Amino acid sequence: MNDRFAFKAATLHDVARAAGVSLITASRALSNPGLVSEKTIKRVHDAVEATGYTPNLLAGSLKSRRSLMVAGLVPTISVAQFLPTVQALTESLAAAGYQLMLGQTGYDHSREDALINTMISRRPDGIVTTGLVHSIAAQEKLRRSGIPIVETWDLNERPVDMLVGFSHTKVGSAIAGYFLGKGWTHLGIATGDDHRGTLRREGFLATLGREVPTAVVPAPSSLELGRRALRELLEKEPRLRAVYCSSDPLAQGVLAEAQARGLKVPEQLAVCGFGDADFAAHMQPSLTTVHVDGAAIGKIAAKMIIDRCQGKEVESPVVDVGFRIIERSSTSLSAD
Amino acid sequence: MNDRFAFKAATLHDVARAAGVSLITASRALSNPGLVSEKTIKRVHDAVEATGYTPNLLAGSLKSRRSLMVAGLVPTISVAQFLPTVQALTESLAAAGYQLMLGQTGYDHSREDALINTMISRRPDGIVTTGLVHSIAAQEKLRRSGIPIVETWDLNERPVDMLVGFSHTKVGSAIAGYFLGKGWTHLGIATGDDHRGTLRREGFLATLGREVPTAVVPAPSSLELGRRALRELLEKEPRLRAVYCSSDPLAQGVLAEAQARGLKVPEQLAVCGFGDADFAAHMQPSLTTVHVDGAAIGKIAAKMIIDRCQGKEVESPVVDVGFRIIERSSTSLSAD
DNA sequence: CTGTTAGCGCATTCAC
DNA sequence: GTGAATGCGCTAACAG
Repeated sequence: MNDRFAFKAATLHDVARAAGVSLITASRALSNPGLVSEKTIKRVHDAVEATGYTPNLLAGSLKSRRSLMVAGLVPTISVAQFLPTVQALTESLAAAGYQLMLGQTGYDHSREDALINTMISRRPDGIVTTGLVHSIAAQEKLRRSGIPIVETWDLNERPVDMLVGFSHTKVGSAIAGYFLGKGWTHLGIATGDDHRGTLRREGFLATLGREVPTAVVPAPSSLELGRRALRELLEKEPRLRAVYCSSDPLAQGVLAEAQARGLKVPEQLAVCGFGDADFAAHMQPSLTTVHVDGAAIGKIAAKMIIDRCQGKEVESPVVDVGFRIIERSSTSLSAD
Repeated sequence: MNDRFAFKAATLHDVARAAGVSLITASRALSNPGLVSEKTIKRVHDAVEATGYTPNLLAGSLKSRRSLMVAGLVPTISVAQFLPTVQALTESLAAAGYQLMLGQTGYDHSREDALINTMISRRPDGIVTTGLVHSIAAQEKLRRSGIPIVETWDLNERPVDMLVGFSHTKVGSAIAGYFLGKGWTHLGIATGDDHRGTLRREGFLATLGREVPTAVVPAPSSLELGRRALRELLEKEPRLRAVYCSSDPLAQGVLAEAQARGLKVPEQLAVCGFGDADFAAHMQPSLTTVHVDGAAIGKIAAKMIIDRCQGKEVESPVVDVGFRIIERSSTSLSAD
């Protein structure tokens, strides 16, 4: 693009001429060398060197209907929770010759729709979303596109196409069960206002069988919001004994606020986070949290897309990777 | 792509037919409506609805030589340091109709070269790199591509094209000056082994005028590596009084290890980080660090690219955004 | 193993 | 305002 510098980039045509072969032979020498003789391959490679040729994937993809590109949608890249998934996705895809194109929806459903449209117009060979696709219109559009879709980090009866995640309702339920097992009764919740956080809260309440004081903060959550959340919860319930937080940064804030108020953790206040961030094990006290194998999610999603692109049948189009509670010092004196 | 489902996606041709206009009129109605009558525009839009048309940007870009896509290279997205830059870049570009395509080089120069080639193949309208482009071959390739390039987060006499960053040597020098001003003499450095970390270390030593014990950890750095680094430094220099760390996570680890050993911060050990991560202000004790306006870097880089694409002259192709030391409790009892 | 022909889906150029 | 022809750079399909 951008030929401010009068010269035009070399095309395959130039390479073919320099190598003294036909266009298609040059093409094959580069992308399907099995069909071409050693000698010709070498001559083409030399010609590539000489001309400074860089293939134009725009043209190649247009004709071949394979863009070697997979679109990935995340709320924002600032949310560390999804990083292992994105990382694993990037690497697994790269190993198969695909490149990940990352897009940020910004926790905003209208932007999500627009982004999905933009992505589809670039004709990716697959689309991976963290979280379910929210709007019906977008779901419909994705289905009609015929592009392999993988939704992740959630579970659903009717995925758009494929899915790899886990049940947030069960996570909430498990945490409530854990708190109940400890004999704590004055519970509280600090949660982001996103879909998955809401599901976990519902699971928590369902298992508990009653309402509890809740501080809702806008996504994406942060340490700062966690401090505010604990202040709010303590106003609602001064006898607060244990708090479930919908993310580790939020829990970090709750711990910071507890420390600032001289509340002993876990003796006076127990705290549980979600996500098992890298800092969770190293905090003082270390943070009890819920671990999800985000890297596995990315790997499985990549495999699903790649298999589909190669025409293979995907054995299980819906995968539940589960989760587990990691008990540390923020809820247990003996742990860690 | 991927027409496993026998149907073919609607093309502009289908839209034109449905609207009863010619191909080019449909094209203009969508991308250059000023040239088309109101009535025709409406008919075309209705036809888009009816056919479920999604433009094929691959084809459009091939012909128009504008991909509306900008490539961004980061070492890894796990390094929070660059997030504000990526965030601002994404948003500024989106506002102008461009999409950011993120690629990870993985602190590995050979992968950097490969990635740059792949990126160029997709004919982006601009390329932004965090850090300088390392290999001469890649620099040459980028120059010859004619694509606007912005290198960021560093400073250099001979940028490939444009540049927005700051001097890491000066950062190191400023920290050394700050430590000297406090009267501390037994100093140490915990640093990643990347190019920019090395520059800061050199600046630090140059101002100090002598060597100091250094623990070098592999990039990307982490809390865990910080703990190890302090152990190593204390072995080398038991009277260690102040440590400069090449990143905030590293400093976080140093603080954790100090705490575990009962070392009082800042009375017995002072710690300075780099990057001003979101957690730095909220730690206990809060972390003295170096703040860089990463969002500004992203915004300026985006503007440079956009200006170039619109044929405008970029007034200053090299911008120094500077930095500042934020003094907090990890080096000062009175701060914060 | 190599070449010829055709066309992917769209935007530019020129005509009206 | 609108349209017809042309070709961006490449690869699929078929021939030799």
